Amino acid sequence: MTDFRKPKSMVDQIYISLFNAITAGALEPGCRLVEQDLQKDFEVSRAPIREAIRLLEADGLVVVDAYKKKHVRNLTREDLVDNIPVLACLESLAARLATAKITTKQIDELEGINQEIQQAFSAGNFSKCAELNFAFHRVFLKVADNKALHRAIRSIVKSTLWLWLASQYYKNNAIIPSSIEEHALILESFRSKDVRLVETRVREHIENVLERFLKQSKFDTEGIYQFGGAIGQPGNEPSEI
Amino acid sequence: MTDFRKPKSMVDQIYISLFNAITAGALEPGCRLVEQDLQKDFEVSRAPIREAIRLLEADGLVVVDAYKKKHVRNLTREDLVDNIPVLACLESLAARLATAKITTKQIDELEGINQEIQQAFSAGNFSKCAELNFAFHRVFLKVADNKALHRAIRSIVKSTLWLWLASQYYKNNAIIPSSIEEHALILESFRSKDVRLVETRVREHIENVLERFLKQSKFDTEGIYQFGGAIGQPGNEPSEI
DNA sequence: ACCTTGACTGTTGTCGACAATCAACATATA
DNA sequence: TATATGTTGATTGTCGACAACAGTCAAGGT
Repeated sequence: MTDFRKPKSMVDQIYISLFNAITAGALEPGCRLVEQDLQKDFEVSRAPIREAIRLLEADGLVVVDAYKKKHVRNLTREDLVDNIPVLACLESLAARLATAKITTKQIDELEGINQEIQQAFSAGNFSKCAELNFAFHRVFLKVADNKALHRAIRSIVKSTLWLWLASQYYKNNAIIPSSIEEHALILESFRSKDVRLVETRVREHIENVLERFLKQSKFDTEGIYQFGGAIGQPGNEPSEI
Repeated sequence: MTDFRKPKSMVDQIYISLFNAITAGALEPGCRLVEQDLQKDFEVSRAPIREAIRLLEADGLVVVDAYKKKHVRNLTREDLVDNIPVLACLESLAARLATAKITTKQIDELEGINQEIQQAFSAGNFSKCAELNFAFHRVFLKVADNKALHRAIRSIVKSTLWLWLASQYYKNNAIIPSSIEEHALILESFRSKDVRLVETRVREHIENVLERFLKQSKFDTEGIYQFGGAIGQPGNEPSEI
């Protein structure tokens, strides 16, 4: 009767800590994850650490090299390029599904978020911009109300999230304003209930965002982060589906 | 110098065994996975079993109930319905990407597979039909050459595979022939390099296949497998992405 | 100088045991 | 009888220890 929120399991706590550390850039791509070290950091035994790492591996955030050593995954430019059409396709599907169901109130909510992005940008609060951007897309993903779609999008966002957060994307240029404009266009098409228009605009918006990001990311200047393509990428799962 | 293929790790072996057991229907939906029992079956300690189960959990094949007990996931009809537009969207994207790259030789390969499906169907070898069907789609997924897309599709197929395999889908009716016809149409549009046509036909093919499947699956007669919706579905991950 | 050999180290894989949790049942008390 | 309390069994969570394996380095032989 006293303690409401029980502490999450060790595995969950470690998973979340590592996930945040990776996506926030504290653990850089290519960085090794040594169970013994983590054991000291978290003051637990290796068992829950191993399980947490397995989960990160399933997320694609951690990869195992030929010697079974674990590393933070290093996204290549190609990985990111690959993600563009997939995410564009899934987000536009979400928008399409949402069009029929979305209420005026929810569109207003989106409008409010878009204004908040504007304000955060004016105030120079770029991490808030990032968070609000995710919030914007989460709204119609929720309206679309499709678990499989939600899962698919989350999987992609999770595995590349750190790139967004660790990047300079949300700073110092006119990228946010154009994103805000595109959001406004999307809202307009939601209001008109024009499914094809919604779909097209969301698809293009996602493509634009990712391509803009790609242009100004480190990829174009120095290629890749450390560890090039030396470490296996996800897709080495045991089964052959 | 003597042993070429080293034995996979315990975790991989257990993962594969359980994966196959679940998708083949040997472990029925709702069925509990008790570590102690599996320990006896596989003659290993609980550590690798726990890790394998974590992976299955990440795949969405195993869910954890409120009392932390592990169960084979029970897909609801809604889950399957949710998957239809997502898989249709992703497969048609794969087809679109493949259209530009696919060679005449590869189209011929697809044609060959389609004929093999026909033969297997005539011979009454339905499980071969299923396998060849997957092979057909794998071809242009491979041609599309997009790791992110491959990952997304595999994730969906993995989590619902058992339904296909455990079902009566590939038996006793005219569903296969119409699938073969649709494949032929897809091939034709690949040959014409008409991207929009390819995209549309693949999308419709996937939608048709899944809807036909849905119609004749157990869902329509007795609703759901045991355990209804009592057990949490995937999506209860610790983080809030 | 070059190659082998063997010991040492760092790291992961696996194990058996103990602790914690919860359901189910039994027992006690009003 | 009904409610509260204790006990037991089943199951999962966590731990510390050992085994296995690759990499490094130094000693020794050719």
